[in-house]
Parts: sequence; C-alpha cells; structure tokens
Amino acid sequence: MGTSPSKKIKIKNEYEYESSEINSLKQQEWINIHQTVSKNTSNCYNSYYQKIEFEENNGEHFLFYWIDAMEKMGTVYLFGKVYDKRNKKFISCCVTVNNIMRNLFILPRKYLLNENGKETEQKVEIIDVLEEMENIRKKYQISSWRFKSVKRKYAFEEQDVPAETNYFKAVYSFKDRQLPSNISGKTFSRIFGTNTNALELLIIKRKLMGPCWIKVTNYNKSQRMISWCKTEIVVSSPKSINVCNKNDPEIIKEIPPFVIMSLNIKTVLNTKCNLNEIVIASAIIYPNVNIVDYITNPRQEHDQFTILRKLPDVPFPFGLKELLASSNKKVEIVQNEIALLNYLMAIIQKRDPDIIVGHNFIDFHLDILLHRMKSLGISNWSRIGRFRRTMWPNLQLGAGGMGESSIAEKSVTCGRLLCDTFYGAKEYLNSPNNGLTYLSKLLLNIKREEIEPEKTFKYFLTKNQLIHLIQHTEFDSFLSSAIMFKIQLLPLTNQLTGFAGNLWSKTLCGSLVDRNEFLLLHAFHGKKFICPDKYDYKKRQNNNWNKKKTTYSGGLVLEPKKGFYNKYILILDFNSLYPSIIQEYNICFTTVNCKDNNEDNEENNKLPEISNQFLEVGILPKLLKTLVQRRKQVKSIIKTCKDPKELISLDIRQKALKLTANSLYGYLGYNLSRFYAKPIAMLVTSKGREILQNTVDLAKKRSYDVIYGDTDSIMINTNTDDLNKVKNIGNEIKKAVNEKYKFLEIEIEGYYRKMLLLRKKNYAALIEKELNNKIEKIIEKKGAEVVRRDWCPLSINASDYILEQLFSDDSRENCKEKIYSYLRKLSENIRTNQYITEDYIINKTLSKNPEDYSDWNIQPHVLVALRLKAKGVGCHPGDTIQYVVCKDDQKKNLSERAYHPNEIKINNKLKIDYEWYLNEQILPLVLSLCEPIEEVNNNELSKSLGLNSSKYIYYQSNAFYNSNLEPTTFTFDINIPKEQKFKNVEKWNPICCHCNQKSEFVGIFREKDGNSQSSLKCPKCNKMMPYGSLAAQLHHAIKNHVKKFNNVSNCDNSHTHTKQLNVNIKGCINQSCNGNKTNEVYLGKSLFIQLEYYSYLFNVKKTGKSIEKEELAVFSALNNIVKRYIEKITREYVDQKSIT
RNA sequence: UUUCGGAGCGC
DNA sequence: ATTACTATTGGCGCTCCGAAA
Ligand SMILES: [Mg+2]
Ligand SMILES: [Mg+2]
Repeated sequence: MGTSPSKKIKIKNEYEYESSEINSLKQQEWINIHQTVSKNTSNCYNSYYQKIEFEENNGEHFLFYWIDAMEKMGTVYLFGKVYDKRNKKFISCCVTVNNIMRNLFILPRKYLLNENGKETEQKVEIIDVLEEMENIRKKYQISSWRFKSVKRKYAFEEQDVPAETNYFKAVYSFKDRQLPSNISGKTFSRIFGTNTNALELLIIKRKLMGPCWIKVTNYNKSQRMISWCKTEIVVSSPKSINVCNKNDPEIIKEIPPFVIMSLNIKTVLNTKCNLNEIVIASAIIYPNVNIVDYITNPRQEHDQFTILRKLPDVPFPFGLKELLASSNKKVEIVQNEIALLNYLMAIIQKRDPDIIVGHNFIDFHLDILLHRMKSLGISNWSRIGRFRRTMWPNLQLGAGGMGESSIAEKSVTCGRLLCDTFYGAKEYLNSPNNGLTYLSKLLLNIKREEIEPEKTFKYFLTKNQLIHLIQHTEFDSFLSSAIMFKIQLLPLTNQLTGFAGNLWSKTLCGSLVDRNEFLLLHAFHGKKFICPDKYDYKKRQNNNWNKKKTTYSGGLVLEPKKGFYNKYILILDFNSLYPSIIQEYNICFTTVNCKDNNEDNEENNKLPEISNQFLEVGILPKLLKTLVQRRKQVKSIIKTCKDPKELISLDIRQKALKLTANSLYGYLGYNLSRFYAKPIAMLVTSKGREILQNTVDLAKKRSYDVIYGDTDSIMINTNTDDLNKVKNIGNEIKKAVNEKYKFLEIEIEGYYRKMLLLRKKNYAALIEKELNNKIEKIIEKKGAEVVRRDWCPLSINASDYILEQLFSDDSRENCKEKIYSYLRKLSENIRTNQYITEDYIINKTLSKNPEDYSDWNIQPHVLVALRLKAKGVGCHPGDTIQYVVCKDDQKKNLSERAYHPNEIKINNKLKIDYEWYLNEQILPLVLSLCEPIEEVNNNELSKSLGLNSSKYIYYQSNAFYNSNLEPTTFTFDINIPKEQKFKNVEKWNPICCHCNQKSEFVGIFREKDGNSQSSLKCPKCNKMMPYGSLAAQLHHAIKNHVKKFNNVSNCDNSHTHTKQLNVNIKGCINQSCNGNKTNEVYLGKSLFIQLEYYSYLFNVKKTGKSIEKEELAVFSALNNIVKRYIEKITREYVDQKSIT
C-alpha cells in the first residue's frame, strides 16, 4: 500500500478541535518525501492548452475527455470535460451521439426448411433470405434496413454455428423495434445482435477503452437542454467519435483535472413511518484535482460548506448562530428539509462536480437523498447527476436507506462518477471491517467517533452538541475523501477501466463481471468474432441464483504434515498460476470445445480436450500475454525509475494489470456470465492440480520433504539452519520446474524460520527480514483465529501470546511455564471480572436481512439483529453484528444468551458467562495451538484455566441441568420480535371463491391435520384459491386500513415526530406528547406494522421449505402488491406532512 | 456418520 | 379478479458452529 501513514495523528478528546485544526491535520497527513516533486498542477496543462481548446460554435473538431456515458432510446450521451478557451479552464460537456445503428448478424441456413420445419433439398439463395427478411421487416414495422454479406467467426456456446462463415449483416435504426432474440426462419437459423444496446455498440465499435481523449468531428451545438453540463454538443454519427490516435504527435496523455465533491449527510429517523430525514448535509469541494498525482491533492485548494436544517418541533439552541459565526465556518441554516435539498442541488449545479465521494454513498446516502427529494417534490433533483430528468425512476422499495440502491437509482447520477469508499475498500483492501471508523484508524490513523444514527436528534438540544454534530458531519466528508486518496481509488479504477474498456462508473461500483465482459467483447470483436448476446433467454428461465453450488473442482490442497518446525521452511509459488496455464496450454474458446450440451450428464462434466488443429494462438492466451508483457514492461521501468510521482502511478498500473489478468478465470467460471465457459474453467483448474502434483513429485524425487501446498505453492522442510543452503535448494527446484514450461514460472516466495502447521489453510510462521542490518521478526498467521472476526479479543490476545512464546528463543520449559502462568492469570482475571465487556465481543456478519433467515432462532447474531431492528437500529445484509454471551440459568441455547454490548450496558442483570468463554473461546484455541508441542500437556492447559481438565464436564452439567426444562419453553422468548410486533395487527381472512368461507391466512404454509400444506389451498374446501381473487381481496383489505388511517390523521396537524425518537418502539408514546398526536402516531405506526404484517405473510424467502414455481409467483406477486402500497403510502404520508 | 443451515478464512 | 420481469451477483477448498436424521 503505497506509503505508510505518518504515525501520530490523533484527535484529542474525540471532537474538540478547532476548525483550523482540520487543515493542519490534513497537512500533516499528506506531507511526505514526495512533496518536493509536487508542482502546481495547473502548470502541467499549459503545454496542452492550445491543442485542446474548445469553442462551441466553430471548428471542425475538438478534444473531449470522456468519463461516463448513458443510453436512452438508442441515443448515447457521453459526459466529460473540454477545455474552455475563453475562461481558461476545464468545463463539463455532454456529447449526444445520434443515429447509432443496430447491427444484426443473420446466419443463413444451408437448405431451406419446409412448412413443417423439416429441412429440404433446396439450397438457400441470397434472394430467399432477403425475401424472408422483408416479411419480417414489415411484420415488425421496421422502416428500413441495409444488408451486407460479411464473414465472421464464432466460438461460443451455441451449437450448430460454424467456426467461420458468411452472415448477412443488417443495419437499422434504434428507433425501430427490436427483434426477439430467439427469432429464426425458413432461410436462416439464428440472428445475433438483436438485443445489443447502443452504448455497447458505440464503445466496442469505436474502440473506446475507458476514459480517454476523444476527437469529436462534425459537431453542432445542441439545440435542446439535455443535460446539466456547461456545454452541450450533438453529433449525427458515431463516426464522429474517434479515440485520439497514439501515433498522433498531438497525443495527450494527461488526464484533465477533476472537480471532486465529498458529500456526507446526517439523518434523523422519523419513527412514525420509519423514514430517514436529512438534517445536515456537508461537502468538501476540491475544484482542481489531478487524480494520478494524489499526494498533492489534499494540499490543493478546497472549500467546505454545510447546510443545517431546523427540526419541526425543536427550536435551535440559543446562541447557536453566534457561535457558528464566530467559528468561521460556512454553515447555512435553513428552515426545513426542502430548503436544505434545494440548496444542496444548487451548490451541485454551481460547482458541477465530476466525481462525488462518500462512504457507503451509493447504498445509503444516495438512496435517502433520492427518496427525500421525490417525497418532497424537489424540482431540480436530477442535478445529482448530469442528465436532465423529469420522470422519476423506480426507487428502492421502502422508506429509503434500508438496503441496496437499485440500478435505476445509480443511473440517475450518470455524468458524475460515484466514488464510494465503502465499495472501494471492500474490493481493493482486505480489511476485516469496512466501516468508516475502522478504515480511518487503519489507513489514516485517525480516531473517529461513532454517532449512532438513531441518536442524531439528541444533538439538537444544546448548541455545543449541535456544533459537535456539524463538525462530525464535516469531518466524515473529509475522512471519506482522504481514504479515497489514500487507497488511490481513482487512479486504480481509471487504469482498470482503461484495460477492460468498460464504463468507469461500473468499475467504481465494484463488479468484476462488467470489466471482464468488456475486456472479452473488445478482444473478440477486434478479431471479427460474433460475441454471445447479452441475455440468454434459456438462462433467465432457470435463474436459481439463490443456490450456490460448486459445479466443478478447483485447486489441489496437499495434506499438511502437521507439527512444529524449527528448521527453515522454503516456500515456492507459481506466479499467476491460472493466467499462465491459459497461455501455456493455449486454452481459448477457439481451441476448447465450449458448446452448450444443455444437459447435466456425464458428458458435460468430462474434461475437454485441447484441440490441436488450431496451431494459431487463441484469443485468451494472446490477451493475457499482452497483459503480462505490459506488466513486465511496467515493472522494468519501475526498477530504473527515479521520479517518485511516476513510481506511484507505475505501481498502480502494474497492480491493475495483475488484477485484470487474474480476474478473468473467475469470470469464465461464473455461470451467469456472457462468456460462461465451464469447460475452460475446468480445464484450467485441472491443469493447475496436475502442475502442482508434478511439482511435488519433482521435489520428492530429489528427496525433499514437502510438508504442505495450496493450489499454486509448495512448502519444503529443508531441515537445515543454513539460509544459503535453503536458497540453493530453492534455486535448484525453481530451475528444474521452470525448464519444463514456457509460460509458467515458479518463484521463491520466502523462507520461514519456524513454522507451526496446524491444519489445511491454517498455520503460523516466523519470518526473519533483514532491514538495515537489523533482523526484524514477523509472525505470519494464515487462517488462524487471530485473523478471524468470530473470536473475541480475549481469545485473539491469548492466541497471539502463545504464538509469540512458541516462536521465541526461550527454552521449551520456560515457554511452557510462561503459557501456563499466562492462562492462570487470564482465567483468574476473567473470573474476577477484570476485563471490560468489549473484550468479550464476538463479531458475525449478516448475510441477508435478519427476517429472511429460516433458522433465525438458533443463530445468535440473527437474534441480536432482530432485537436491534425492533429498537429501530437498521440491520442490513453485510452488517457486522456484535454480541456477547451472557449467563442465564433459564436459557440453554447459546443463541438466546447472546446480547448486544449495548443491551449489557443498559441491563445490569446481564452477566457475562465467563465459564462459557473459558470453555468455548479460550480452551479449544489453546489446545489446538499447543497440540503439536509435545512438552505442553492438554490436562495442564485446562487446569491452568481452572477447567478441571475437560470440556466434557461442562457439557454434562449443562445437559443435565437442561433436561429439567421443557423444550417448548425456549420458543417463547424467541418469538418475541415477531409475535410482539404483530400483536395488534388485524389478521387477514380472505374468502375462498369456491366455498365462500372465510379462513385466516397464516403465511406461506398452513399446518393442517399434522401436515404442512400450501396456504393457497382453502382449508375448508381444499381447492386452490386463484391469484385474482386473493389479489382483489388484498387490495380491498389494505385500502380499508388506509382509509381508516386517513380519516383520523386529517383531523389534527401532523408533525414529524423526531422528539420521541429515544422512546423505544414498542413503548408507544412518550408522556410529553399530547393525546391527539399520540393517536396519530400510533395509527401511523400501526398502519405500517399492518402492512409489514401482510408483507411478512407473503415472504417466501423466510421459509426453508421448497415452494412450487407457480405458487412462488403468486406469493411474490401478492408481496409486491403490499410493497407498492407501502411505497405509495410512505410518499403520501410525507406529502401530507410537508404541507404544514 | 450424513444431511441441512450458518459463519469466513484460504488460494 | 389475474402480478411482475428491463437490469444486479467472479471461482472453488477447508474448517468452524448448530440442529435433525
Ligand atoms: Mg501465486
Ligand atoms: Mg500462493
């Protein structure tokens, strides 16, 4: 990771800093050895000014750096920057590309089909095809098209498509209708390219490889206002878009400076309808950023502004304005949320950022911003992006900020790149936690204070606290931009996009699929191949994306020779094994049979052969070869390069090339990928296994002791203390292996001085590094508890300590004693409550919404999450849930004894179950670490922990003591979240249209006569109730509830209810609230709970049982009805409120 | 011992 | 009294947990 952060940057007393300190902090953070080379960025561009100057009204061409693009109705809009001659600066520009044509490739049959679809003897002539196509043209009302005969290659899944043949290429407008993708006729068997979209065509055919300078020719000024860009251009043909030629003497390498805005908002939860409302928005704007030159960024000009809004029922604390005025801050105070959002949109329009940065911006802040703007009717909402819009897209269901943003939401920001440091960290760092607090500490060494969203409103009570909250908001926007610079997110994604040739905005969103798809599209299109079409109707039908089954075998993992080694261990590792294999064996779509066999039979899982008839190097190997060669080139330049600034950008380039090459294999094995090639993926892994095995055999033949190996590496016990001997062995094997291959390359990865090999993929080792004549000792831990989040800090510390002792130079006897006494001390301290609660926290991630777990009652973290959610704390998939195991004599199950740290803080009856921790968190780990150490005795270890030598006893006593409890008693508490929530809802009793009898609808399944049956079956007459009947009754029922709610709520003045936020959710309403409001709030809430109840009834995800496909469709349709109402009512409810 | 479900490390 | 669907998701190998057989 580039450079290490400077060490001593801390904020004293959390947030008591002056505004000027923010600046000095940044200064300190970013100053480093490279500062001498940082120049005034604008000077870099001086030499290019003449070449790229731009005037709207004349000239044959102009230069344009594109960063983003979108498509609407077959027209493509490119967004980017041009240099404005008059004002001498870069401004945003939108180029509208009209008249992009669909490209169809019609595969003619050899023989004509007759009426029955049978092949005849009659050969197909050109005229036959044209005739049939003419009928199709009329049928689909296509105004006109042109034909041309072309030669194309094909190598993908579809059977019966020749490797190379003549096609009829049809070209027609996107204004005309799209043909169905599975169309075929008497004279042709298939048409490729029916559903290819205009943007893809433009990018592929004009060979746009990521953001770059484009020469735009034959352009006109736009007549309509299409975008929010400062200037707009129209071209009438895609041919006007030309990537600047590399051989052009006027070539421009520099990326223009960008306007970057780091945006952060604070919200308050409106308990009435579970809505997040925006109360503070804060942004830092860097108006002139050279993304490659990241070191200079924070020291460039920037400015910050903040908008604060008043809460409806809460006056601002006295003296706030004076305090703000004296603090020299740009804080705009407005009266309500509408004004805040209008102001924010105005700023965005004025400053026109190219890139918006935030932490978890895409899934959280953006979603909230859009929901609020839609609800409050902000007219210029689309300024969040650069394309003018009047129609709202479908927003994510629900109230906003509750889950991932939809594609529609992401697309409205088109023209401005969203740079989300949460996504970025997830993809390019492997940090155990990607929260802003953790990342700040890790990357910037800055301690960040957590403010729980549900407590925000409390900060509105005093002026100092409110200032604190404002500073916190401002500081968060600084942090996310600092993290973005630190992990070099923009230059890295810029490079990745350049190699893959996709959209930069997609790279920033983090999916590998899109990058690899475009990488291959460019590569195959360039060689005149027809590429697979976008959505395969066959695949879409059986979209069982729910299940992730392993479909072919992967890497070889050698059985480890477990134990403790104190002689040198040699590690050899193949560089980029899979990409190398593809080159070594010339594995490609063109050399391996990838036809879709359509059946899951044996044949399909048989390993394909590499066909020898193609002597020519395949496309994939060629592609990877150029990537590898480019990387080698870059690395060789790095060796001689002296310019530190250049070094950093070269290193990023090198990294991006490696990432691109390595991610290709995963994409080929991904079953929904457009270039899915299971045979290739299978072949690659099988070759990998073969190669590793051969390497092991080679080493063994030379009588070396291979103790372990994983996929692409082997470890050898050299049984010597002489490092030179070890190196010789390494070189010997390396030479012998590398001789056998042309592309594959094994390298010495390192040496372990000592090693503790515990299990497959689980070991610790001591590495000695020589640095400036000093030997630095590092303990490397792989797969060990120490690196895992699901162990509490106490376990991790214990594990760390023991490893340290085992690897120390102490005698075994000393070491043993130290461990025993450490454990004695530890257990004593635990039992006498010497540690804080935090030391007992266990982390687990929520992989789905807590409600969606089928076994929620036995998962500690799920139960904790459910309780958190009931209290109004948002719990989303991907969140890490903390819990601590407590003692409770009434409860047996671990899951029921798990509590969130905050619950323990509040409830002093909860006591940590020390014995459980000693038995389950400390002992197993200690035993497993010490198992290979002969001198250390298991009994002694348990005794040191005061555990009477065995887990068994603990379990025994527990089992005995639990046998007195009725098993059913457990379920009571467990059910609380749901049972309690839906305690007062009205049950749904639809009438069966067959027997006209009412019966309660209880969920997906109904227990009847001891059997579980679908609840779509009427329990009275056992006939299936049709969808229509149910839907109508559901509409009716919901409308009744809504009507009831509206009648009451119109009687009084509605208010937001931020004041009562600290009241817990079930505890109805606070005393300070008058009766009228109480009533309304209660009703509002009950309406939402009622609707949630309906949604719960139809939630198919929750049940573990399998459901018939048709029934599943009915349930999800019913669920969608409910969701639509929820969305609609949420909107109306807010509208009503905002009138006051 | 298997199955299912759940963690998240490893390459 | 008949819903919705534009759209999204890299691979496999290995060891833990718990529950029901
Ligand atoms: Mg490797
Ligand atoms: Mg390796």
